[in-house]
Amino acid sequence: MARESKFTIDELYTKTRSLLIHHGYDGFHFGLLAERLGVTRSALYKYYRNKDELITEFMLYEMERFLRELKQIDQYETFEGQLDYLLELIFKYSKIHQILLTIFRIPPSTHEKVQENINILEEKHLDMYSHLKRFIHLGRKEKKLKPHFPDEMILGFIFQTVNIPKQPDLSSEKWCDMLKEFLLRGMEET
Amino acid sequence: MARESKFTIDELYTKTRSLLIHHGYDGFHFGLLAERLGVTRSALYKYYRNKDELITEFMLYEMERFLRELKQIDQYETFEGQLDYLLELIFKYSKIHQILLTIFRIPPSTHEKVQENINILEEKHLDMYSHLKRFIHLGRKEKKLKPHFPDEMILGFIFQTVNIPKQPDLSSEKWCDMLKEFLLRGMEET
DNA sequence: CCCTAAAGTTACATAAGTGTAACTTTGGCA
DNA sequence: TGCCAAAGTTACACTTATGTAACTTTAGGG
Repeated sequence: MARESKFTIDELYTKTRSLLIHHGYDGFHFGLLAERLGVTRSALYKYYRNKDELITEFMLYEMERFLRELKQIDQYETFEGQLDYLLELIFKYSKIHQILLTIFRIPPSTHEKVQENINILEEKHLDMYSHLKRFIHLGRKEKKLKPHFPDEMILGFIFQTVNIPKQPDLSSEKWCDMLKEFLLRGMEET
Repeated sequence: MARESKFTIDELYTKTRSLLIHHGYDGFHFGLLAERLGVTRSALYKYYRNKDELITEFMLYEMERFLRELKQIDQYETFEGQLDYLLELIFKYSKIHQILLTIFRIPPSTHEKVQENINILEEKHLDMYSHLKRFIHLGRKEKKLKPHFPDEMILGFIFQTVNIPKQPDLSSEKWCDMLKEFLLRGMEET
């Protein structure tokens, strides 16, 4: 090593995540990130040619992290076990959806590396989706799911639960249990 | 009238809506809007002192429009009638949540008018919430809602349905019916 | 018919983000 | 111990958004 870096890749990604969530794609720029990392803006250009390259690299990193954990879902054998695991995972990665959505804001005609990252990201997305399809398939096989609901609606409901603002006075476990009950049996009194 | 305006307020709000949705708060600027309206950027400064003033005025307009229609919910007497109406309304105003969220991106120390608009917007929000609470209250009175689910969770589930991507091959009515069934009775096969 | 006020434009000063090139600093290693 | 490559900084040119002031255009009323 010629000289010690003032920040780690992990720090860089953590600050990037925070800035993307709070400032969005357009509000994110090298000046801001450099300030948070305690270096000058120019230092970042040694690592990434522009912000799109940094952002897509970061999204790949996030996606791979999420995917690695999602694949652990197969360790649970029953649909209900997998549902519990998935809900927990979705709450752990509650901001990943918002982050991945910024992909649509990246202008198309940038450097090659950016396009390549976007392509890889699409592959990872398909990979993710196939695992979720298998989860739904298990639920159908166990006859735990109403057959007339399409896969996309079921997954949509499950994933949107993370956007429902949690009551501060309830514990996370209690909240998660209630969400699960809502998903499974709805809100109607019987 | 001294001279005919090149655009109507309605056109201005429509373009503003579109730009806010597709470019976000940071990506929205007078140059872009002026171009869409076929005037120069400077012309817009005759109407609004800066983009924050325009955006908050627009949000007020949207909120009032939504609120006016939401209040019509009282014309339906049963909880189920009101639920149908609400779901329809939420789909009609599917982007309003995203638009109102941009309020959190507006820097605090701008002109007075902006702060005033934000305050009025908060009042309208409370007004909106009280109507939604009444809707939930009716459902509880009719014993149509499980008592242990908090109001916020029920409203959260209802409002998040708009973010579930609709299957293109299904009609809007069919989709809405299925969402309603999911909300009321869940996804679990019984 | 021409005056006026609102609508719009042009032109300018300012501010902030982008990207690059030339430079300095640091720390391991021959 | 001094080379050298990676890390970082400084300085500059470029681009784009912001806000304002002075100007021109337009259409109705006296």
